Amino acid sequence: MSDTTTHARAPFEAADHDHDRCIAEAVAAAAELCERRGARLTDLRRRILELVWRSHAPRGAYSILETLQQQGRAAAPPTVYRALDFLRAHGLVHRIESLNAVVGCPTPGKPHTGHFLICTGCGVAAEVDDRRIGDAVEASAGKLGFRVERQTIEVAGRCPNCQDGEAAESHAG
Amino acid sequence: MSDTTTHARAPFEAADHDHDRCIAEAVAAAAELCERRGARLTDLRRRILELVWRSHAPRGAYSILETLQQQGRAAAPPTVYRALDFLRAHGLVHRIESLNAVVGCPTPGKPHTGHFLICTGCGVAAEVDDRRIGDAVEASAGKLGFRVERQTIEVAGRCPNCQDGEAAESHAG
DNA sequence: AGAGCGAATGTTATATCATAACGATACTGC
DNA sequence: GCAGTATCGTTATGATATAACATTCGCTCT
Repeated sequence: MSDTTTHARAPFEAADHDHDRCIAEAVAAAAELCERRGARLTDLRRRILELVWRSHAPRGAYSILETLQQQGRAAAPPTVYRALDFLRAHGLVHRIESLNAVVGCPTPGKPHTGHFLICTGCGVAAEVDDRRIGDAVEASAGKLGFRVERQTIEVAGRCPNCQDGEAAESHAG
Repeated sequence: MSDTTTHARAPFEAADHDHDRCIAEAVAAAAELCERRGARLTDLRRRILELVWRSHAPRGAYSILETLQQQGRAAAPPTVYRALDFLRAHGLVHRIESLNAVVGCPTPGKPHTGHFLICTGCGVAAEVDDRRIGDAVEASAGKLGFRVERQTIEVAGRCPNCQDGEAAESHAG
């Protein structure tokens, strides 16, 4: 979080980026944020955050569970779900409703509503921060007197890298 | 679908509307649309469409199943899911990902992406048709070279009727 | 150090949502 | 009627998520 190349913010544009650095930065940012808030980023929570960040593609709870068990850690579904609840409560991960999965948040701490572009080719989900989307939603809701509390905006489609062959199903992150 | 009061289009604004008419209009529109397309709106599919339309609140597959069984019809989960697949394929209902439920589409046949305002008080989901939302999404995606295929836009909040007491949990439609 | 307390995690069981697979029946075009 | 296809019934199972309670951990106070 200390340079201007914004590694994590445009994952489509950097298919060959140094992903270990994404993970390290995400964990560091999480640690700092939890420290500030007096929240405990325990070993389990940190490990699960790392597993979420293993790729830029949203990951299901049971997939995380499986890896956790392979790492030799005793774990059952509640273990994972509770950790994810914590991470979500602190804005460190977002849930992707249309995939029953979670993805790491590249800008935790910064107030925002998560809007996602999700590639059906490689599986990568990019969080976009475009005020106009939220503004349009707010405007539309306001006309009906509807008070917005939470926005679920998940756009499925093809990222630049997956439009060419149109058959790339690598699901890498 | 023959007058200008657009019964089904602003459910928040008509808490006491003639809902039987919503159902009848939805079924009539569905029958006409299927007729035009040479698709078969069977008795089962029509009944399940009616159950979806029993309220303007999204309804889960197992809830539909339960009512179907109470009506004396032999049914198991695949019965409902297959019918819902058909109705969805023809745009007669939309799936609400954040609720694992479906809601009737008030404008089947008309090309559109479903954008929903979902009240956490009464449970009603209103489908809004505001080009600016879709346009904003398209613009944001376009900047990253992302080709949009499907939009999942589900906005949770409070409808006008449920902002006053702020405790109304009637879940009526 | 040890007691007390709340938070976090382990563990077992179960709820909820969704689909695979295959047989039986109904509709359609010939 | 017959063949072919779509629809539906039925059984079983997969996938996702949570309830409930026991145990352990981390901290504070003494």
